[in-house]
Formats: sequence, C-alpha cells, structure tokens
Amino acid sequence: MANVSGEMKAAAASPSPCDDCDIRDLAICGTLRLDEVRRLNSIMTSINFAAGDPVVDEGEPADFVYTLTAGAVRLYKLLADGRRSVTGFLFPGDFLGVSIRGNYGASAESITPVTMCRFQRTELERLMEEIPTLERRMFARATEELYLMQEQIVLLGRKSAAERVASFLRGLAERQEKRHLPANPVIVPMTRTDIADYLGLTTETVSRTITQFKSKGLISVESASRIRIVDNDQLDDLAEAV
Amino acid sequence: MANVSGEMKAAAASPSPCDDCDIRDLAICGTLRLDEVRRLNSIMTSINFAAGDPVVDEGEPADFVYTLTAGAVRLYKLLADGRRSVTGFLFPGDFLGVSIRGNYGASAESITPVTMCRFQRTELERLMEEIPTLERRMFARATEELYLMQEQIVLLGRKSAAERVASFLRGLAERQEKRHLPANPVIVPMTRTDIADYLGLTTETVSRTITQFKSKGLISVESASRIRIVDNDQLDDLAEAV
DNA sequence: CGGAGTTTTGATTACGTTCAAATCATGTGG
DNA sequence: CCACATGATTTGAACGTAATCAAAACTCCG
Repeated sequence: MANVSGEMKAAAASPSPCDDCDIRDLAICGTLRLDEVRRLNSIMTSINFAAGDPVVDEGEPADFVYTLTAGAVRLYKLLADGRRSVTGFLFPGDFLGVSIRGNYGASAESITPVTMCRFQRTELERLMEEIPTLERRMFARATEELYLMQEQIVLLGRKSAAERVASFLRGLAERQEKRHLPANPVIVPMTRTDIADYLGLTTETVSRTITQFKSKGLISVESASRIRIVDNDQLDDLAEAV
Repeated sequence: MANVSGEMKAAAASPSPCDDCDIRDLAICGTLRLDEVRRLNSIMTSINFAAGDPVVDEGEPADFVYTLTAGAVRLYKLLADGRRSVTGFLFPGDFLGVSIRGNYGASAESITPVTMCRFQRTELERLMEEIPTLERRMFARATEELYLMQEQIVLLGRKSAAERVASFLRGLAERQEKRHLPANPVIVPMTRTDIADYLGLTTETVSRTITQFKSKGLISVESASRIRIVDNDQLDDLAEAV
C-alpha cells in the first residue's frame, strides 16, 4: 500500500515536506537557481509503494505528476479482452504523468518497492509559468520521450524476436550507465512477461531467446534478474543499432 | 523538387513572406494576439514539394521546423539492411521537426504535392521565449503526439493484422473529421507499402485484409485511394477501441 | 494505347504462438 | 532450518498467422 510521508509532515511545521528524496538529483533541476529549487521542493511530497502496487490508472484525471527516486515502475495499457501492452519502464530520474491532456495515458504499477516524489499538477503548472527554465526542461523531456517511442515503434514494427531482446538488453545497460551505474551486469527487475508485453512477444519467446543468447555466448545469466553482457559487439549488431 | 517561394519574396519588400498559407489556420495560433501572429508570420517561409520529394533526412541538423498546409507526408526510419518503419503520416495542420534534440528523428517525404510553412528553428525558439503561449502550445502538441505514439505501440505490440488495418482506417477517418472534412469516404493518399510499413505488416497482408473487409461488407473500395466505411460499428469493434 | 508501378491473388514457408508440463526460485509457516 | 506452496521461468511439441516467393491484374500517366 502506498505510504504518504510528505502529507503528514506538511501538517507539521516542516517547510520542506520531501525529506526522502534529494531534489538536487532530479533531472529537471539541472540549471535552476537555488531559490527556484527551494520553491519546487516546497510543493513536493514523498510517497512509497510496495512491489506490485498500482500508482496511477489509465484514464483517471492526471492530478499529480511524479518523479521516481528509487525502484522501478512499469507503464501499460490494456485492450478490452485483457491483452496488455507495456509501453515503458521507469527508473530513478524518470517522470510519470507529464501531459497537457487531463488524464493519464497509461496505467503505472511498481515493479519493486518504489519511492516517488509527487507534485500537484496545478501547482507544478503554476511554477512552470513562473520559472521558464523549468518549463523548457519539461519540454525537453517530452521530446526525448518522443525519440525513445519512435525507436520502440521501429522495434515493434520491423525487428525480429532476437533483435528485440538484444535491443532491450542494450537499452537497460544504457540506462544504467546514464544513471552512473556499471553497465554490467544488467539488472532486470521486471518479469519475463513484462518484457514480453513490452517487446510484443510471448513469455516463452523471450525466455527461449535469452537461452539462445546464453548458448551462443552473447550473455551469461547470473540469475533471472541479473544478466551479464559478454559479447557487446555481437549483441549490438543483433540490436540493429542504426 | 522543392520550390521555395518565401525567400524570394523576402528579398523583395513584402513584409509577409508567406502568402501561400494562411497563418490563422495553423493549430498553434489559437489564442495568440494579432501582433504575435504577425511576428510569427514574419519568420515564416512557404515551400512547395512535388510528390515523392524528400523534405528532411533523419539525423540531419534540425535547422527548420515545418507545418504542413496542403498535401500529405510520410515519416520513416530505416534499419541498416533497408527495412523501413513508417512512424507516422502528416496532414495539414501537423508539425514536422519539433524537438529539442539537435537532429531530425525521422526522415520525411511528401506523398502528394505538398505545401509547407518553414521556420528557422533558432528564430522560432527565440519567439517561443518571448511568447509563452506559443511555447505552451508547442508543448501541448508534443504531449498529444506522445499519446498517439502510445496508441501505435499498443497496435504494433498486441493487435492482429485485421485489427491494425481497422484501426488505421478508423484513424484516417478521425483525422479527416478533425480537419472538418467528411469522414466518408476515407482518402488514402499513401501506398499499400506505406501502410504496411506503418502497421508492421507486408503489402500483401494489407491488401488481403482490405479485400477481406470488402467481402465482409465492412467497407467498399471505390478506388485504391478512396475507401468508404460501410459498417462503422463492426470496424470499430475490430479496431479494439478501448 | 503502352508501359511502369501498384495492387491483388495464389502457393508455400517460417517464425513466433499456443498449449502443456517440468523445473526453478522465493518466501512462509511449522 | 527445512518442507512446502506458489508463482516465475524454462523446455517441448504442434499449430497458425503473417511472411515470402511468384505471377497475374489493374491503374494511371505520358
């Protein structure tokens, strides 16, 4: 269950309701002035989720914007008959709920225990009007997201199962490096079914492909959630990096 | 070949270099003041393309931002071995080249004869800083685009061939209505191969699926590029509208 | 008309899915 | 601390959807 810490502290006299997350780590804060960071901080609230908790539901009014500070989250959409499409995974530093449309575009669930910082949308928007740098950074984030989605469209539209899994592993490694973590081993917090729903495949095909990579010596599977990339070049070739 | 009309007129004394396109039709101009519209107009240039012309190349420096005023454009990305993924189609009112990243994320080619308005990116960005409403509208556009891309990810990841083609036809009809045109017949300016590369299928499968819809009485094919939706409800069911 | 490109149709193949079951982790209670 | 239960992962066999290969029919311009 979600445990909201900030709201209680806000009721107390604390001027800074978000102690659990260091705001200076957030990607949006890059070039903000100290007073601007303080104002952003003042509208933040920290929330914890246990593994598997729902965070937001597709279609609900998007009253809050979140940034992930610890853990991993899956985004997904469901078809009427229950088929699921995982549209993305969030790691620390990523945003959730940024859109001008009034409703969340996808549901979100925690994969691991998760800590997030939450902003009331209306307050964040007011702050964005006052701090143009902030708005520009959010815009930059949105276009970065557009780029990644285009890559995913190419993957889903034209890549083979092996190419999809290779691209996926390479992508996880890249994101680890961006977060200043070692690229190896790749930490895979999501299930094979999550991966399958993300890559447009079945659990079985994902599993078989990973086994195949293992026997070809491209990777070594230390555990289901720890995969070491052994032959980076060959994996990159498979991923069809353009 | 691209025919640039505005630049020549700019050399002449004309204060408004973009005569071919009425700027008030552009989606971004909704709530701008008259003087703001004038300033936007002053940095615009009109360009014409013949059918099949390249407009921008993936990876090139994104020096210009375009809006389409007449015709249709396809966006695509290529894999190293030549496989193509069409990431979207543009119709009048749509933008091309909006991103903070320095380079175009996809190539663009005209499908029909096309008229576009072109902005120097640096000038548009300067104007965006001066006119916050403009920036907010561009941001809204970007988030709208994100929503559509998520829909496409669901389509490519989890829908059958028939569902994809049904969704595609429904989408074209919707966009016609948004442009205040009749929803029927659906005008299909792109080739079957374009559609296939957009839906992650082959030309043959697209063609067979359309034939199948025709024989089921869902549509009637007036010509390859004019399709009338006969049984809207059944087509919507197939499209798995959520 | 003529002819190139596009679309449609047909036959076969292949990749990934589906259905089924065994094995492996993970965490819980005795 | 181990036995057990539950869910995740892996492996196996058969199947089906869409791809591939091939060719005919149709469009649409010149």
